[in-house]
Amino acid sequence: MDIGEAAKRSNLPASTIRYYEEIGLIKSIGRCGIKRVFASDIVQRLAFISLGRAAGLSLDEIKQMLLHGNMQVNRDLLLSKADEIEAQINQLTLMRDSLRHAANCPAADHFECPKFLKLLKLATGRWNKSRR
Amino acid sequence: MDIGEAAKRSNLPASTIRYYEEIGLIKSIGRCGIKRVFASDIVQRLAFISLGRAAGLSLDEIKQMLLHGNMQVNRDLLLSKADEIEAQINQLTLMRDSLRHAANCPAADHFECPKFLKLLKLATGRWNKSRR
DNA sequence: CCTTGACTTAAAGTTGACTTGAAGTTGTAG
DNA sequence: CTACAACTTCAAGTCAACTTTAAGTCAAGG
Repeated sequence: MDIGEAAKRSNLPASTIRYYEEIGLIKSIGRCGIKRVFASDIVQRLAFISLGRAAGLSLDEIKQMLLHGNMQVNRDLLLSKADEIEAQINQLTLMRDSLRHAANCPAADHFECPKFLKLLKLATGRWNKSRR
Repeated sequence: MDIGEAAKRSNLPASTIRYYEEIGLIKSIGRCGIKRVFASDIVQRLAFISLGRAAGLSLDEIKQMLLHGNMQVNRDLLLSKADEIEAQINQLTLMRDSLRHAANCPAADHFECPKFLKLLKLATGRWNKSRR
């Protein structure tokens, strides 16, 4: 598969794929002339990267997960990442609720609404633990 | 309240608070000599900003929400942001599940494990809608 | 009066994740 | 043969969100 095909299937620009290869996040299996050739599972790998990015992971973090293909070494890493993500889910849930409340609350200024402030306080209590 | 106090209470560096004021995200209520003076509710506002950031919103998006203190105008904005955040929660949930699965699955290479791939596929289906 | 420490400004620097540009190389179609 | 599209490299540019630096202001304490 050439880079254009990979780009189409992964819905990522070719430049991004080249960049990912440059920083060692993915590999091509060789060259056909001057062109890179990718294995067909590159699509899944790119999907994993995109998912990770969408979940707020850095490319470095994703790299850690992809490096040890066997994943014996970094089971703990995976689990701790999962926990971090769960913490972020809680964060987001609070934000979502705050926004929905703000949209429905008749208060003139939300920073005077006790419910809104309570949500905020709840939120602020949490993020010292899981701050990036 | 001076900027040092605000920094302490919000757990943000003074430089960040100055920056937020510079871009119009917050306001000081005046000066005492050359020093900024903030109202005491600045702490809540900064908490809201931090929460928004932790939830992945840009400063611009947060600004939109803070601009219209009354929030009559942008009830829809709030709700649509809430929906976006909910979409991201679903994203993150998938990522969390993928990671937990990967940590527990005995497969040598996770890109050959059908469950893992299924999670990936589920994830990839979603993110075209809510991509940043 | 002088120092200290917390503040001030404006401008430049940093980081991560890409994107863009310029210049060159292929393989296929007309 | 030539044109063209799709690839290549390498360097430089971009963006958000800060941080750092340099140079200055000010009130309080010794």
